[in-house]
Amino acid sequence: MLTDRQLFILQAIVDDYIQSAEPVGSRSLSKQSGMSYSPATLRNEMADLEEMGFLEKPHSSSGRIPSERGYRHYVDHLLLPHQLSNREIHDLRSLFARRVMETEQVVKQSATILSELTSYASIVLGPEIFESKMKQVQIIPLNDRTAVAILVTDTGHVENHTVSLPEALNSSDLEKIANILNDRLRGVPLYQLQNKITTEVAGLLRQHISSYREALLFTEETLQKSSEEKVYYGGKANLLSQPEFRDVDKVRMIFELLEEDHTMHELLKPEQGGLMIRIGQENANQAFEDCSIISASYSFNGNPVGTISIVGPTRMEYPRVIGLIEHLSRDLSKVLTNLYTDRS
Amino acid sequence: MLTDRQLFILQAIVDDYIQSAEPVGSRSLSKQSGMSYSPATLRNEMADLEEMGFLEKPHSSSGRIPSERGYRHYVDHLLLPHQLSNREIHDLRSLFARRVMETEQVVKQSATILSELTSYASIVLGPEIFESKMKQVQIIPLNDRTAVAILVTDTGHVENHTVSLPEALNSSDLEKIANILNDRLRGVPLYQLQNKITTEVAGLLRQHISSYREALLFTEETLQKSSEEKVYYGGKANLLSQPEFRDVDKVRMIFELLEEDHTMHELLKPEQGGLMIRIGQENANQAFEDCSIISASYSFNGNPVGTISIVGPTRMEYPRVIGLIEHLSRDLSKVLTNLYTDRS
DNA sequence: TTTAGCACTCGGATATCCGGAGTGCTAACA
DNA sequence: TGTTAGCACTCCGGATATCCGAGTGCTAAA
Repeated sequence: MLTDRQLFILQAIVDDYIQSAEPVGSRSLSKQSGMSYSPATLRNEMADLEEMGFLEKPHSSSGRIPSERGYRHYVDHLLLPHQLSNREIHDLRSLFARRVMETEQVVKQSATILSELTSYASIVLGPEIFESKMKQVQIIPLNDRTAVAILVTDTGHVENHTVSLPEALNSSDLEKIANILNDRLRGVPLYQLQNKITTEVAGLLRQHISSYREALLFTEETLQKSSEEKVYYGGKANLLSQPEFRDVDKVRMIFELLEEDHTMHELLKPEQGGLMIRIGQENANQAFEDCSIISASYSFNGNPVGTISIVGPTRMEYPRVIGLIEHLSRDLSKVLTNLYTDRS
Repeated sequence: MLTDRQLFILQAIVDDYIQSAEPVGSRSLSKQSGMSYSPATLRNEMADLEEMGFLEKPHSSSGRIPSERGYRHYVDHLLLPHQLSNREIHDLRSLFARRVMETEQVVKQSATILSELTSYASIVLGPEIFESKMKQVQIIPLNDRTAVAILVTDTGHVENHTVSLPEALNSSDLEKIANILNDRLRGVPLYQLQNKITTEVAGLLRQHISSYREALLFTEETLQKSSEEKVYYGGKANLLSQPEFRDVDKVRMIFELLEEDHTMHELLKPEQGGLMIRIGQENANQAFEDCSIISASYSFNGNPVGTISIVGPTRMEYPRVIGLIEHLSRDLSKVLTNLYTDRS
């Protein structure tokens, strides 16, 4: 469909435009090193490429810029794998350098580093804990009416909240409850907890605790999942340096969307796994019509549990961003799996 | 120094400008309800107020806007206490409605609600845990080489991180370590932990654990404070709706600063307690020269432990924002103290 | 002391002009 | 037949000119 020469020219135009943010004309394109055609020849080819929908003109007498279809073709067929620089590799590796770590910290830092390296905005979804299994429950009374409930999963995730203590339960009741929970629920995936409570735990509570109703209610509060999606952002301000986002109103829509954690989670949550690239309108969302989003999932034991993403203008440095994101998602998966999987 | 009439006029001008964002001229001012002077009279007074530095003109033949000094005088002497609307009170109260809660959630939500009510940006610093006291330590092995360390404070704060298990320590060692820590460190303020470890815990470890060096190192890792300041933002995008922030470059500086959690923490950390208002240049920081920041600390047991703040243009609705912030900081203090203080 | 009148100022919106980079087309060329 | 040079044309963007109106300061009258 496209001749080799047309492909070559398309690639040169996209590369040039990504780099300069200016429409590229036949004259300047022909001066580019490695380009051995005269402006007139290029004009002909460019006209053809435009007719086929790979290029467009901002106005009738200006140079060409890639259309969304042009970018799409570029990432699907013309993308040369990008070799990460030492600096980049070093920065990414520094994430995992510490011996002591908290997954949340690592994930948060990932967002920051990714945005610094790319100078776009980054969004990282923290690992889903939905499928991970209960390891231990702890109820720690703080005073006569408040306690902290702690739930630890096999993935090292620690969930905690403050619960108020019903007067009807004394400290030996609490101990009994904790014992029952640990006994019955160890190894149960979090999404089944609620279920198990009604089917198994409730009966035991009734047997062993006099204030049964309070105990059951309290148990449910204790294990209530905080549910909240963890979404971390890095370098949103970077977007403001991009020439395509000089317009405050346009950028406001983007920023407003970027503050809706829930929507962003829906948009980016890990699905099939692997790499996802959405260019311009491909993001169903109106606010992102001039943006591209590249995202990759990271996994735990082979199951995708979270994603790391980059948001930038459609005129994005695709090769570099893809290289970085793929690298980081691999590293994250490796570290998570290494840390929390039994070697045996 | 200022006549009553001048004060009255200054107030009217500030109120008008806060509301309209347009320089206010003598003609329109005189039409304002409650204003019984002719434009000419107002012109004279306004000229005087300008000479004294309370007003300024964007250019020689335009209406007046308040100078920073004008705003300062306004907040110091002219501020009428603002009565919160039902809607506002209701929204604020909803924060504390749940029975089960996590302090972090409440604090995060505070930022969101505050920004929604004000349509400025809000910044909330999570409670300092520096002074709170150790309640319990838990070491939970996940597999043969990784464990989760959990530290609970008397303020219900749960700190946790993943630590790698030295081969030299077996599970009975871990138990011993945990026992020693709980025995010796209960009630010790977090900022003294490091100290206590070297003076008291080290000796005990040497006595009871054969692999003493590994045990000590491990202990230190376990109790390492995550140190990280908790800073939550709400409604940054709101700033983009303010007419004074139409300029992307100006707003970029602000947003970049707002992403530096550490700097913001320094800027806003609770000091004397009480209300702080910084207008324009009073924020030493260049990026905030067109902003005002209002912040109030909230406290636990009378000690200020965190702050809630609003960032907006110098043309800010001071009365309303101050009302909201004071109300919320009082509520937060009350709830925190109620939850985590022994009633006895 | 307050007010009306008036000449003056200046920003912002609108219209006009102009240069330059770029295009499409045609005709000459290898 | 594909490539290139030449040329007339287009259109953006910046610079300049013009105009309008809201607002001011000043003076003089009430």
